[in-house]
Amino acid sequence: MKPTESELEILQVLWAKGPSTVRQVNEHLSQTRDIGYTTTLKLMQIMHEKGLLSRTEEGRYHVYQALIGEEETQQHLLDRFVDTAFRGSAMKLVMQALGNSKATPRELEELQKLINHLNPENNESDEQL
Amino acid sequence: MKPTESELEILQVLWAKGPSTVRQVNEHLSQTRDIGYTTTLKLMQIMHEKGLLSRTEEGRYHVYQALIGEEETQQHLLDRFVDTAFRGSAMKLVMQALGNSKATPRELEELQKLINHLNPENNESDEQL
DNA sequence: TCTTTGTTACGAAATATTTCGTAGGTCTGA
DNA sequence: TCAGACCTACGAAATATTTCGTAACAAAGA
Repeated sequence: MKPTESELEILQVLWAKGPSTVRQVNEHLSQTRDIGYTTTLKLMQIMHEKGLLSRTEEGRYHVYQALIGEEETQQHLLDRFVDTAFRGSAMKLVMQALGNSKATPRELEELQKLINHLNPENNESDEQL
Repeated sequence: MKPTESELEILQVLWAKGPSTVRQVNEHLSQTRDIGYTTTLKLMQIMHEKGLLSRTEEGRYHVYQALIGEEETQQHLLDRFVDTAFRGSAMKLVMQALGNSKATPRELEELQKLINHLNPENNESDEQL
């Protein structure tokens, strides 16, 4: 339950595209970097052994599917990342990610809602402390 | 300029404690996990070769110091992380990190300021779109 | 001086991850 | 049927990372 970098790439494809064959995944990965077909195959076989992917035979293909959820995995990776890179301070990460992103007004509004929700006391005035 | 996991651990110590000897760093790391003195030494030597750490001789010790900044490195790692784990969506990461953190009112206020700053148009009313 | 302790240097083993070559099977169409 | 295209299995090489044993030297104290 701790995918490596390469495994994560594959998971990304499966999350985005749904159940896929090795060829489909490989085609996708090839667009961004050099990678041989059997490399992708081997990785997906290993992931299957590890229980990260399910596999069903359809005709002569194998169709693979992610067995772990995207959000769940992201949360897990995020927790680790906050620890290793930000010494546990989620807020520091948030501030830094936000400060450097070009968020749309739409997104900021969503974020605003989340903040108001987290902090119901305090959502209409500036106050000193 | 892409520290490994172990290298990051060492950087964390140096960032927190300032210039340190191998023994000091190792002592610190030992508190959280099993690691031999020469392992830490070797890592720090490698980091020195790579240009991640500077080294000055003081008496018979070597004193090491981080050559890359904490924020700068965090930003770099964050960029990579957003790409690999969140398919490039910084906002998604922010929302998820925030939703799962127990932020203090103090922190939320700071965050609020940042948002207002990012979105000067739109900081007092809800509107539809 | 001699022994013990603490230090660095360095090679190499151990482990983890990624990559690919090759073999063997199945399907398709000439 | 046979050749070619495409598939999986699998071992092993290549690469990256982490770990540590051993050697060599310097300092400190008996």
